[in-house]
Amino acid sequence: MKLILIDGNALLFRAFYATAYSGAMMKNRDGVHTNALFGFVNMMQKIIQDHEYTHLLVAFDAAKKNFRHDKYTDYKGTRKSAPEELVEQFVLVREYLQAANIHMSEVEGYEADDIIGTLTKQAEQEGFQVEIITGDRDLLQLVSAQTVVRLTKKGLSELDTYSVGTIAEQYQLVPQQIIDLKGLMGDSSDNIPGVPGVGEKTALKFLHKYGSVEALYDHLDEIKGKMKEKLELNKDLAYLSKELATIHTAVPLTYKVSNLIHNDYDAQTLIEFYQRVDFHSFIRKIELEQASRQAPAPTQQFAIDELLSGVDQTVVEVVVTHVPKVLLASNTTIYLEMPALNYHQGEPLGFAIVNEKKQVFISWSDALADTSFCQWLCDESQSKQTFDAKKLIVACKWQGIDVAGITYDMLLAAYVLNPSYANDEVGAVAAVYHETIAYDEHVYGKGAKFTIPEQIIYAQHAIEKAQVIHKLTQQFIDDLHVNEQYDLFSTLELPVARILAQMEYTGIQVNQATLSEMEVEMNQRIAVLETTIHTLAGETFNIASPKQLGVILFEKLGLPPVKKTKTGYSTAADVLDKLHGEHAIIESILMYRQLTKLQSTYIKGLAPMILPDGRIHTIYKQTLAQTGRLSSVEPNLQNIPIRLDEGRLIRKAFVAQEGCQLLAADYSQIELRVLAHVANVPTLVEAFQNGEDIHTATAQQVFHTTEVTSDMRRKAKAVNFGIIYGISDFGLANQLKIPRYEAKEFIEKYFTIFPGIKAYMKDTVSFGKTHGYVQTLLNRKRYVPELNSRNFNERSAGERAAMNAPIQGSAADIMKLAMVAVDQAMKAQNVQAKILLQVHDELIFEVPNEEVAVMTSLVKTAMEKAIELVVPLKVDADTGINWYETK
DNA sequence: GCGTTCACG
DNA sequence: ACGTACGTGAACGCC
Repeated sequence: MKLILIDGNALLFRAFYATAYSGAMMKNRDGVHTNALFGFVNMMQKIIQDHEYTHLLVAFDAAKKNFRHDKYTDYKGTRKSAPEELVEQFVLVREYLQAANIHMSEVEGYEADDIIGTLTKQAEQEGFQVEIITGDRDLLQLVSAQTVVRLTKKGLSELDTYSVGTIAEQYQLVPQQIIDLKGLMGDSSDNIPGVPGVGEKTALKFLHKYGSVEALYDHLDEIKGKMKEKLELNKDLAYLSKELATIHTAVPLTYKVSNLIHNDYDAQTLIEFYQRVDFHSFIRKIELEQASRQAPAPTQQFAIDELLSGVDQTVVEVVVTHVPKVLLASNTTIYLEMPALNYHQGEPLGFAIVNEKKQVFISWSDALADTSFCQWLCDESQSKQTFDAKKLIVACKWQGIDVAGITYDMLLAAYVLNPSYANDEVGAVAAVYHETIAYDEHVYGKGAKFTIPEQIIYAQHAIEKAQVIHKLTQQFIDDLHVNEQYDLFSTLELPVARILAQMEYTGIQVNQATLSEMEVEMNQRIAVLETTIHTLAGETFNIASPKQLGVILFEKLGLPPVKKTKTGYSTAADVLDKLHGEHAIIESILMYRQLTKLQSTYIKGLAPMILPDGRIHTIYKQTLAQTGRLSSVEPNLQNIPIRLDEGRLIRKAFVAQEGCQLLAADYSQIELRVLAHVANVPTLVEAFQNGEDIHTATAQQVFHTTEVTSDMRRKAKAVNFGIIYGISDFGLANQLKIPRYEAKEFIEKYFTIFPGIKAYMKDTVSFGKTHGYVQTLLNRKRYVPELNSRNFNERSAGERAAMNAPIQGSAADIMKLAMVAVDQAMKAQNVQAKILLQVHDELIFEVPNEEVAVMTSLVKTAMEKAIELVVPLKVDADTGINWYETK
């Protein structure tokens, strides 16, 4: 007989946080959140399927406070109260368990742990094997010869099993000593205090020597120094902590273990429940189960095949050395299995290729050797579906294969539907449509534990991913149409992905020697500053440590601390600026910061990113920014210094290849032009049409003068930016270093002069509140659930994001339109020039000398005509032999 | 792994 | 009474 005991609270919390998409959390049609319930049901099904058992119960904490609160008023004090989105799911989980005919229990005054403890002891006496499933390590104390504890891992679907043996191995303790361990080291998540200054290492040392908290205090005289003081001082706390950590095994229960026998569910009841919460995939599962119960599964045929061939069928079926003809057709799904994050010059493992008729995996080398497959890959007329087309295209380009004919990319589709859905993990995106498959992390592990398993494991994983991509294609496409976003997906994002693939593959040439020279000079200057700073401080310390620097500035030198962070004094640049006149050390620190930043991030950081072709190949993230912008990683080429002269010199290292020039073309004031357009502000529109300086024009209006001083322009510029960011008086005051009331007056003045902007901002926020999202000129949506938050800060942040997203996002749309237009024009003109980089409002090209004139005008025109607004778009273009010279 | 700082648009 | 400007990525210190 085997009893499974499940810690319902722990599992529900896990399920919630593992699947909580901040942007658009799973809800049923009544708007009730169901993500935690979904995860929970999934886990329960796994448990029921995979475990052999006879008895089953799920325990919950009672809603009210329990005896531990009486003992220690801060008990679980640090634990934030559960978010409302989770609280509303507690009720649903209980309803689910009832519908699924699973026993549950909660007892007033006790936690789930105590119920589990009590039942474990009783079951052990009656000769049961017991298995406890939880996320809480506290329960390890219940492990015995008859009882194991299975802890959820991060990924939720995997469990770690703890027996007496594994606890001995990991801690060299017996299970009962887990209580002593918690007593000494505490547990911050339950707010069990423990002895301050004693962590896991120290606690284990004591327990190995003395065995228990009590025995440790019996031998206190053997301990020396500070530790002895700490232990003496906190003796009561240690004993109390031990008591809090102890699970009670005598909870008064109204039922017996033998009552907990697990019975089958009633299909109709469970289906009705699933319908209420919109879990359609589970309904299908039940229907399948019911059907297979009536007609036993056809296992016979498989067994015979296996017997005849004498080998494992699945291996032969799945991994092939030539792609079957039936797959080399249109509407086939192809997935590149490549677990490395950086796909430049790396070796992928292979492809999973799937359609209705067949599903196979082929290794990378076999695939490259299969000529008919390679031809199919490059055949534009053979339409292909995939996930992350850009990665597929770039990885193949490095092998000289030009993949063509990709008509669908599940990653991009998810991003267009809702930027918060997109995730590099196929399983995470599929989960949006309630499909559950393994994550890469489960197959490969992560961090230091990353390993490539045997081929059959990852082959099946890749096929599983390809199958789910294939299966969901139509659903995603339907949803894109419903949202009127299919155009955005197919004529903008997908073409942009192809262009980005070419840009990433091309890379930009970087001169290693230039970087090396800068490094030498920089080292000398940093060394001098370091000496100066240490001399002024009167001691040596790590200037790069905000903690140590804080002590020097605000304690030793007695400077006034302006701002604090969560962890101590703030030493950020704006704080140091305020202390500028107070001490000579400040200037040196600011310069030191500036130079070490350049040295570590841009000089030493960039050099190793130069590949053997002498070029740096970034990777653009097309599905990350919530506004529609791109981002750039490994390295980030969108934040190469420009504002300060010192840093700007880095750009000299980015060069055009022999016989070429770099051409940089950037939009002038694109976000303000978008604002003038969408808010329809006559004065701003006019200013743009007349080619005026927009900040000066703003200042003329706001200060009601034609004589605009540079200070007036500076302030007008700050307000203009503030408007784009979703203005607040606090933010503007901070930016302009003026009092808050002044900032407030200033904003009010601005809104009186531009009532259209005020109205636009108000309308945008209220649209967001009613629809749940705001959108750009091209129907890109950003969901802003924070708009309805009851928390002021969250709501305010949501309002600012809602005001900003249509502006930043429309500008991003326009840039993407421009990229497609420029690419088309370049193809039409058959030029050799290449697009290299995109920096939000700027495109960088590498242009053969003889094409400079034609490219300059082609690019300017394509960008300026990318879209027609009520204001003209203006593009400034410049050329040079390196990036620094293009100004 | 998280927090702080700072680079860009 | 609350306490922020919008969107990103990388390096570093610290635990």
